Amino acid sequence: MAKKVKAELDLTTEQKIKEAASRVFTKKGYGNARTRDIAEEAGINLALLNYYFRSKEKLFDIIMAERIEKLFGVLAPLLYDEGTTLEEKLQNITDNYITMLTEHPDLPIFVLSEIRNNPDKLADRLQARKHMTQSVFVRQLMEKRKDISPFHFLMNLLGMALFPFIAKPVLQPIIGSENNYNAMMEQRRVLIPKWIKMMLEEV
Amino acid sequence: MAKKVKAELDLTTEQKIKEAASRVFTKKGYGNARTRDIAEEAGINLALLNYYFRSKEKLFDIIMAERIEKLFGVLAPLLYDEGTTLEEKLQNITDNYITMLTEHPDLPIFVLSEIRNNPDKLADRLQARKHMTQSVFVRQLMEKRKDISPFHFLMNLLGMALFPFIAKPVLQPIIGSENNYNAMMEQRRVLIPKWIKMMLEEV
DNA sequence: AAATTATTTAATCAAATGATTAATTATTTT
DNA sequence: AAAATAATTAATCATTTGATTAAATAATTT
Repeated sequence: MAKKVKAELDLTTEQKIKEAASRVFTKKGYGNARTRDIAEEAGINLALLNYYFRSKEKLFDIIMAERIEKLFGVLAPLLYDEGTTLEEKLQNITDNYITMLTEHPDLPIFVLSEIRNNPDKLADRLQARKHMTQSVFVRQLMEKRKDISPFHFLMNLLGMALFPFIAKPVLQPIIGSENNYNAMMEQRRVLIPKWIKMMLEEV
Repeated sequence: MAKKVKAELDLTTEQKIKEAASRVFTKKGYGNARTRDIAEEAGINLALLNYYFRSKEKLFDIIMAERIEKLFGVLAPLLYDEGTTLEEKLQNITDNYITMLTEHPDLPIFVLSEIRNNPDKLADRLQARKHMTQSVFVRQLMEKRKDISPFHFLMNLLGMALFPFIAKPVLQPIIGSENNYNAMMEQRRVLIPKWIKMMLEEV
């Protein structure tokens, strides 16, 4: 294997293809993405894509694994932290989730629509079962509020954080500039943990 | 135009194609749907699809308009009802939204991912601007809680109602049977309006 | 430097796919 | 019933698209 000696800043061909594939797949989805789009985006010959990754599907599988890791990788450790209180976790999870979504706003719709196309293949990868049944966070939720399933609060937290991002193409033009929208997300960083705390109090 | 005289229960060919197209497009998305899939699903010859609708894209546009109407048609009138209080609206909106989503669980991801593929063409259709700026509901939210943008509460309501449905492929296997999942949604019908009410109270 | 191996390209293939055509059957109008 | 119009079908076309091939170039090893 003859690894090219490239200038530090240059990416290897393999990396260029992966990054182009990540952009194109995320933006258009598997079915709407053309291998020619990816090759052009990467600035390489189409045949190279197959030379390095054998097929569109194999390339996609690699990209998808990385994107899912991006979507949940930051979150998972927070859920299992024994050293933080429930309140701290609410703040940390909200914070990290909104940060990640701000950096990768098109990730949720991409992952969700690919799961729709291939539930069996992808749904497992998220390890949602483990997080739901074994995480410290869920345990703490149950201790705090015994009469309501912790799933509800988890859904609320994720739903409130996620919604503005998946609805962004619809809402952004109404709310105004990109900056305006981001300002609203900054408010939600503070508000969402407060709201969840309110829900957790007995009535 | 010679409309066929069919038995009452039979659908016209045009209707059969539309219903098949609705199923196939919603399940797979525009890019992954094949006109042959639609023809087979409708039990008709492929050429008939073009005979009635000229092209895949024109057929899609018709289906999409109907699906968007389904997604927001029930909601819009509730937002403008002068005869209900804010509390009643919270209950009505949640109730109707969850009912609609239960009947059409794959609708949100379909609409959102098509908007991603074609924001300019689709985002306007939802008339979100009008609902956000002129609805009685938003006005009532502003009167109740002057220090927080009504957008936040709208996002929270929709996010909390929507999330369980878009995450269903991931969460359903964990929570258990379809019945279990539906039971949880029934709980949320009652809980979500309560939670929003709590958020609306001054701290 | 020669030989070997790795990388890259242009050209091409084969299958999939949206769309059309020309002929056939069914329905409606005259 | 004959003529005209509408609906339906099988066959086919033209493009698109994922993938391959054979040849050329670049890098590495001997």
